[in-house]
Amino acid sequence: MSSRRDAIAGDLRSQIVTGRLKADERLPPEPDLAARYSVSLPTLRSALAVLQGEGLIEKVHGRGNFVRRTLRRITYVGGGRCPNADTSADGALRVTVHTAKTRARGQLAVLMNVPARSPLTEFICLAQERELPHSLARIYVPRDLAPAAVSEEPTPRLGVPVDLGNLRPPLAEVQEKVAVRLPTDEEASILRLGSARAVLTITRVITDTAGRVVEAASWVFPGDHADAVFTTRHQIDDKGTEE
Amino acid sequence: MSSRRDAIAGDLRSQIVTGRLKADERLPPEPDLAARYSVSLPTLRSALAVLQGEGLIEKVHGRGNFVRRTLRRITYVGGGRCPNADTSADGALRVTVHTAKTRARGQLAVLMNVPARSPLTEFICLAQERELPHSLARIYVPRDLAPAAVSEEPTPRLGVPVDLGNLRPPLAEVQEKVAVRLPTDEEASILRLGSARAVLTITRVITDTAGRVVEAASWVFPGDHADAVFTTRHQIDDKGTEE
DNA sequence: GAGTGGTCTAGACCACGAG
DNA sequence: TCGTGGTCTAGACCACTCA
Repeated sequence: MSSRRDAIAGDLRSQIVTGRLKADERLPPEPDLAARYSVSLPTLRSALAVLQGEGLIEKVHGRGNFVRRTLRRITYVGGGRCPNADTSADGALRVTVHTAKTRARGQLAVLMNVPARSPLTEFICLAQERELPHSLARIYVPRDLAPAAVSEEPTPRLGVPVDLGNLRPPLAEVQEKVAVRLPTDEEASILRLGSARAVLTITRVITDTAGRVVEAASWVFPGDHADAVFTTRHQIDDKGTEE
Repeated sequence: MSSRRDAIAGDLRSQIVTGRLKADERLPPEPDLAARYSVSLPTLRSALAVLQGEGLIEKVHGRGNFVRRTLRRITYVGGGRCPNADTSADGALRVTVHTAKTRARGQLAVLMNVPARSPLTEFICLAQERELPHSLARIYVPRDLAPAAVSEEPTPRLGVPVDLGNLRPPLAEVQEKVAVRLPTDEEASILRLGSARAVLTITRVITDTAGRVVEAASWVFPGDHADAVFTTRHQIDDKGTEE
């Protein structure tokens, strides 16, 4: 036995996944839908809320309810060996970077293991894929390591303003922490998520062999179409024992 | 300007986080709360739905609304070098393991890179921490590698029924994929999550040097208090070039 | 059976977006 | 200004839990 809400949500869901309702299409007005399913408006709206929670529709106040375009999955590749944090790149990714001078404080100072008020450079990167929001990154680098200009980027990338390959001393450790949480109101509006849809966050701290943190960065991805992949290779020496 | 729903949710939220409403405490009946805030019952219920979405309260049909105990964060440590997948262990973790013989099919056969109907052993692990659900794991191992008995586990652990250290040929690669999704109805009830609260899933595939998949496993954690940490160390050889 | 939350209704009024 | 979704109400009835 299923509630009317679930029955309606199920019917609309099947129409969306089978393509009978196409991407970006506007649904009929809520009163019309309520009449079609012979339910009251609040009941119909609760069914739409289910679909919104599943990321299938987007509600836009004053305009209507729209079928969400199925977004390509975003894959974050961990390990930090290669400097591109993001691999959905095929040229369609447009990254807007805001650079600012700031100083370490609070949690950030702890993360970077520097005293409060240490000079840092902050990069805020908003990535868009065909006008749709893709991801958000905040990157912090000690100011003396920050490149003078980032505008020269031939292929806009998410993150890594520091040239890790030529770092002196060389980098030693990359630590990445993955977590799930609800977006802040700002993140929800930038990423066009309902405030109840979880985001996937990755906090990356890169340390050089001297123990200095050369980058602390955090990415925020829409949880419903983002993955992170981490691959660990175990080298074996001559004697067959693990390194 | 904020809606009454948000105002009520904000008030109750502050009561919960400040401890004025204690963990496991039952909230007053919904009609009483509605009267206290001078709103209708549906409005009050929508405020409670917000808190439920944030994981602050648990609604139990027929019994009441309860303040959720703040759960310790679960940390999944990636890399697979040390065989324990889970590190919240301090003895309070109780793991129930169900073992079954099965055969590869569909997506699982692809993941393990074996023909369909290959014999596998399946381990289903439900972990609980002080009677509260903690995590769920499904682990698949080629049947010839599965240990004869898992009942001898001195410290119950999440996963790794295979003795990775003594594997012949030795293991070569661990790949871990992190994703966020809504729980299935079964997962939601086992983990006592609302069906709208996201879960953090980790799919781990371990391959030996011969290219054989020796384990495919997936963990499901409550998204609101689980993390995954991956650490990559970059070894440097004598000449100072990266390995 | 008493008390609780779950679902649903019919209708009012407000806020936003576009022409 | 008009059409849209957003919020809210007062009340009915159902389903679950527990004594």
